[in-house]
Amino acid sequence: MRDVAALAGVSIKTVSRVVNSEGTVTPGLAAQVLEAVERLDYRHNLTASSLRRADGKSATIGVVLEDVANPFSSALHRSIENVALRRGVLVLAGSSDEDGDRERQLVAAFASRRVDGLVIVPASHDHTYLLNESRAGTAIVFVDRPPNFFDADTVLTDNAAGTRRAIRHLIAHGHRRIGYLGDLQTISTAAARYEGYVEELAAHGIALDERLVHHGLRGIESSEAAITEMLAAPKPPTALFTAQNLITIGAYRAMRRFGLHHKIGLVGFDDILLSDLIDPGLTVIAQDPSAIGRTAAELLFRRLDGDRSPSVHHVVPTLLITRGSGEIRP
Amino acid sequence: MRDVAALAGVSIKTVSRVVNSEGTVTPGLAAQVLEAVERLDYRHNLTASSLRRADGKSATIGVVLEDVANPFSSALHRSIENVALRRGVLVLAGSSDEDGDRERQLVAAFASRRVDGLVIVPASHDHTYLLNESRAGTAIVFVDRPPNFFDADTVLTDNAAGTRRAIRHLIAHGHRRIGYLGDLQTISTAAARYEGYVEELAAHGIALDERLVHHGLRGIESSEAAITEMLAAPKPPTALFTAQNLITIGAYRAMRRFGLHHKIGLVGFDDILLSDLIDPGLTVIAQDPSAIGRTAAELLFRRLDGDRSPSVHHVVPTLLITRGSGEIRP
DNA sequence: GGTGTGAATGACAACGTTGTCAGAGGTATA
DNA sequence: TATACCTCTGACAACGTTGTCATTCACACC
Repeated sequence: MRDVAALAGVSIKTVSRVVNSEGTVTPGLAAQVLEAVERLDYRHNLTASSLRRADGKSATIGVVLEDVANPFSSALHRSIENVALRRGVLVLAGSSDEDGDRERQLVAAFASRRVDGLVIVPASHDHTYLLNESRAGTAIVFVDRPPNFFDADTVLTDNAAGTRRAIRHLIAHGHRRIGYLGDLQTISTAAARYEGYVEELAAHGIALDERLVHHGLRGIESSEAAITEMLAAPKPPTALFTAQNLITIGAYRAMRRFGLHHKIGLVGFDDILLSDLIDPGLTVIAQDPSAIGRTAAELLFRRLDGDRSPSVHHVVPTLLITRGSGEIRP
Repeated sequence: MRDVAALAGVSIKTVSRVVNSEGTVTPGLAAQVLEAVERLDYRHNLTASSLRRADGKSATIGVVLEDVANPFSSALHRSIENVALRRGVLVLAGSSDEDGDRERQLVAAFASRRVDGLVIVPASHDHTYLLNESRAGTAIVFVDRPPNFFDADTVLTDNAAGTRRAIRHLIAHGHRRIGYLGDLQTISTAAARYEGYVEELAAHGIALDERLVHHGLRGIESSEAAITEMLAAPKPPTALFTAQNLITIGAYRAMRRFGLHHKIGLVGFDDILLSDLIDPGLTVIAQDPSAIGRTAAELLFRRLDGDRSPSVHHVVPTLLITRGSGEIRP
């Protein structure tokens, strides 16, 4: 900037004014400055700028996802990026891998880079550590799962309602023995889905059979094994509800191995690419990660624009997509 | 930091030394400082630090992907993150959407935040604009596609060889009329794949039939339409090579609609989740995005560590995965 | 006791930028 | 003509940190 000022024959403050398009510089002078900027290939240093600036904004936000590579997370990431892009804000993203410590480390790393805001898919079960960040003026929005011991905006999927819709669908097709295959119960979305399952069964006067419930499934292999076992037991279910996409895939694999994929009903939570091409097509409760991400980002920026009103809690509805596997009758 | 120093009764320089674990501070004093840090919940400001630091490193890198939400890009992103994580480096990611201008804007935004390095999946066809960044000391690695008019490390998939392998596989199963469905020829990977197709046909003395070639396909719908047309024409192909995952999905959809999915051979470039569950399973030439990302990140950090040797060009091999669709005989 | 050595500490400037304020110069008004 | 006022510009300090260098102090050695 000093060099630009020297070449243009002005003070560095004037260069600063031109670079920030403050508009209080005589057009002629401004043109000289811009030419010098061009000639010297000057690049504005945003870190120094935000250090000195009154608002201290870094035009960068941090996003803590479960895993940037999983389809749900990356769709979320993309829609946040889309909103941020319009405001010239860049996105730092990191994967927590469902590890609370890793979540905290990521937040600390983002904080030391002075991000303006955070979008967090929580892995930790105690978010009091965020009090300091939020006191320091960092806007925070939670996505997909609610925070614990911390008050902030949230954007959640209606997990219980979506699950109830799935179970109701299976019951409407004549099923009364419906298996539940779910993720770790410590993950709040998994707990909410199970709750929906229990409630909907109860609403139809169907007794809960513990032998048809399996929690704690992580990944395709473990669920394939669990389902194999459940199907081999006496009095097997006539339909399955799988509470997460990898579990759904495991279920489909297991059923296909036994030639049962046209005989046993299946509704999964989360849509999966290609699920319309397999036979039968997978009936799913689809979440809308784009809508979730967009809503979260818009909330975040509203806070960054100074909105100090009480926390807002958005619930994004799910959609039942029927493709065949959920319409099989016992 | 000033407050911490005051509370601990030392100079801010001593606080700086403790925070940076320089180890030249008496243990007792250091403990006092750490306690003050704790009490005041002091957060080190990395932007100010990197501004003043001699090396000016921001411990942040920028990654320009085609779309953070597509499976190939996000797998790449994740493996870069894994390498960066070990060095305490954070990743800024952005989507170019195959737009050269957008790529340049992203790079400019990264540059003004003073990233230490860039990993770029090029969309632009002229990378001379990067000369200034690289002169300024920013390390740059290109991934998936080579740069144009610019010298830098690259990590590429062996597109031509992978395609030749696919075509050879189909020929070995008795096919001589093999359709080629590809993306925009301006994308270098698409061009390389087509080249492999042409070469392998020639190597087997099979004449190229222009009616079996379709370029410029973007997305599932357009390829579904193109394939429908090709299959309806006189003398249709007995097998298809689809040069990209969305095209493969489009092809499979079209063939299924005509009940041809068990009659026409299909090998696709890029592996797809669930492709083992459809019937027939998809035979694919799989890339290894994790290996590509890891290699690229390691190259980048080697440069950041001061390696000034001539550009390195890695080629990551592909893998033929046979699952049924490529083993159908005419 | 005097001297040299080394380790720990602090004062100060500097990184690249912007906020603040004062001053220069022009124009309109009394 | 004198005055007030406005617009544009620049000097300087400050943002939060670290590099440089000087100072202090303890300790070993002669």
